[in-house]
Amino acid sequence: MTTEVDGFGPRRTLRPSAKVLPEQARAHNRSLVLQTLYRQGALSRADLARETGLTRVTVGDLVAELLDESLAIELGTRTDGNRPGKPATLLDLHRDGHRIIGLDLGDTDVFRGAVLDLDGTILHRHDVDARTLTGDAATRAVHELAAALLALADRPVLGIGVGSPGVVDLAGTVLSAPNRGWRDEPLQRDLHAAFGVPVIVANDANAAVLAEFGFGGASRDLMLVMVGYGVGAGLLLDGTPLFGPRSAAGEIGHVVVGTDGGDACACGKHGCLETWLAVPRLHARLAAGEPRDEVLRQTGERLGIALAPVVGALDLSEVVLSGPAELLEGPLAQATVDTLRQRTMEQFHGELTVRMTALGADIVMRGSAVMVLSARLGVS
Amino acid sequence: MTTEVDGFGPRRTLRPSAKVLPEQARAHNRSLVLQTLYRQGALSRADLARETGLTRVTVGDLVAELLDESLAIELGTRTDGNRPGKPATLLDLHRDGHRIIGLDLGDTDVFRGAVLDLDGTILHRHDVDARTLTGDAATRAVHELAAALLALADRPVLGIGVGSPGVVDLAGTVLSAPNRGWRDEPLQRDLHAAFGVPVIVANDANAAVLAEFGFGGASRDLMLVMVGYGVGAGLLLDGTPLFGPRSAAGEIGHVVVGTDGGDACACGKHGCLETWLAVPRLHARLAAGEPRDEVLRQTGERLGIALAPVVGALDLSEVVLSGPAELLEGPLAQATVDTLRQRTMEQFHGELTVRMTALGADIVMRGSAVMVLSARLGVS
DNA sequence: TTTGTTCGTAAGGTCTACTAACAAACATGA
DNA sequence: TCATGTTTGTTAGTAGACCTTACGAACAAA
Repeated sequence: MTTEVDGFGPRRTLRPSAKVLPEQARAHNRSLVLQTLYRQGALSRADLARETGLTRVTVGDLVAELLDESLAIELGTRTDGNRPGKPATLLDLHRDGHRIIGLDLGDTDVFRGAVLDLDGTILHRHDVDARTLTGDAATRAVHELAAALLALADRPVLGIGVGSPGVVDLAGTVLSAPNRGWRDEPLQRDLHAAFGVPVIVANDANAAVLAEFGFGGASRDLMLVMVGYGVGAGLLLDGTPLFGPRSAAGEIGHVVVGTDGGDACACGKHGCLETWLAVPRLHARLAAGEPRDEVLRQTGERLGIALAPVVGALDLSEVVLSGPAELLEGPLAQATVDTLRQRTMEQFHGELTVRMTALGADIVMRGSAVMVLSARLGVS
Repeated sequence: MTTEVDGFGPRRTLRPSAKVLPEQARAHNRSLVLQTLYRQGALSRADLARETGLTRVTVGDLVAELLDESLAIELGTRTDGNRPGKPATLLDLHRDGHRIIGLDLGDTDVFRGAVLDLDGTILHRHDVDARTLTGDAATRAVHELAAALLALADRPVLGIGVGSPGVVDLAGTVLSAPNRGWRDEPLQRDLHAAFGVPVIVANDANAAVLAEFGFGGASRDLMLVMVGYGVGAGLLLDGTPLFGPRSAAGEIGHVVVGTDGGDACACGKHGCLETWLAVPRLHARLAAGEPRDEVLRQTGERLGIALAPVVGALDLSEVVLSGPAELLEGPLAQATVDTLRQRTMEQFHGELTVRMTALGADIVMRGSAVMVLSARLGVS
């Protein structure tokens, strides 16, 4: 909250779109308590009251509700620190009381899945072979994977999060995923119908950027570039993922880079970012004997050229790369940040960083877990 | 509201940041009524209830409050249409009951200002000479302009909106405006202190994009490029203006365009967008006898090259230009849209448009009025 | 033992929006 | 003409959410 110094309250968003009932206000405050508990761990009711600004009475009421649903548990009385007064009863999320299923459909060879706890720790893994799978066969494989993971979960499942390649709308329908031959595939609806568990499906890069925000210690404004068979990106602006009016935000793989030509792309254009950056292309160039460091430096430069207008327009200070570390880390990332610094306003990006994700190959599955946490608990 | 088909409600944002009290929920619903009235004009209480989803009772209560504050008025009973039942009492915003002051500090020669009504119609204008004004002298000129406009307002003033060049933070402090020699200039605070009226100060391009959204019939996702002495942009994403973590979103004037060099820029780099697009540069090239259409086509192409990654990453379908129409309209805008189509995914931008604003030179002042409407009434 | 502090809860009040019911004012059709 | 049905706006009462106030329990320190 900003202080009232000029006759205005804190600047608000422009769109009051729907009515707000008291019930929804309570749900909001409940999420606030849950989120505080999620991030700070063992706290008493009084701590929560101080942290949230609600009164002890209200917090006590909300906590009772959470205890009822076994979303929270009491840990016992606080022992550390000889403080006066009645000792506090510590609370925490019931972190071991529920499970989350996370799916990553972005790989060309396998559909990967995991059972996670509320902290995003992976407890069990399961993959299914997905080579050459398209259409209904691919959909069936996803259902089989989900079923196998649900069988592995030994606690109530909070939900299933799915990171899918392609363009995914807000209802979790895969509007278009050429590699899998999906068009208007209602994955979220069908998985929910099949398993009766809340399901949330989103683009894999969008899931990944949420993982980086939730578990990777990233800032509230962030661009995550996923490099694999293709190139995609997820954008987080002020802590909120950007989807775009046609759900196609982050689709930068087929933006033409530079004004000096480039290789032909499957899309029909020349010099798309994917013709420079996709992993198969890089492997081909390296296999052809081109000098490794020079190839990586050139590639990083191209990425920087493509990202510079985006970084400038969005005022970003953090770009994270996800994909094969042996290619992206080092010269490539360095060339990217150098290029970005050369091509945007220096004074605004003293702190501009380009780095690899610390979450490795699990980033999409863990991001899927964040989606479930966010949707179910309002936690992030 | 999406329907509940998959166990999740409508997708929510990620951050419950502060507690919500019943009082704030009511303020939200009040804004909802106000916004409905603002956009749809003469409506009865029953109409408002149907439109907002609130009950007639609640709407009646909220309307009574608005009538008390003379923000709304009763127009009398509905006469048109022989319908059964008790005739409705029509309501409207008291559109002639208040005034808004809008300021545009973006021109190099003058500070421009206007008195507007709630519909954004300009009732009175007043300018002050601003050539060579910097620092405190510039600040004084702004205060004089505001005072003159307040004297012209014959109704209570809802607030003063200011569109300033440079980087402006959320508190309305101009962090940096080189042309005026402003650094950390607390314009919003000082204007409020001087006149006792709510004041809101933001970057001029951000104000402009709000005008285009509020009065220009633009969509919820929009980039507005202002071309003048420099080049700046305002971004609207899902109806919400983007400010950026350092309040520098939209600062694209010094992004390098292309990979084939370019003229030297005042910032020290070569080939910045401003070296191609700024009005003085264009006038210089035309005065030097270069062929007009070719110059404009080249310039539009450069703008397209710079915007392509942004349009792709943000999934934009609408780009609006503001500035001298004789330069921007026609070949330049056409070359921009052609270039954008050539450099981004075709399938996603069948509807991609690049056009001039219909609001002309008043766009920033009218955008400033939108900022006041938004902040004071929750209307947009 | 006394005093002061902290925690959690109980009781009661206020605010918000809801449901139910009704009078007023109209059109329509018997 | 008059009964009937419809629509509007208001009154009265109810349920929910959070608040303030008050209190007992459990502790440390004097």
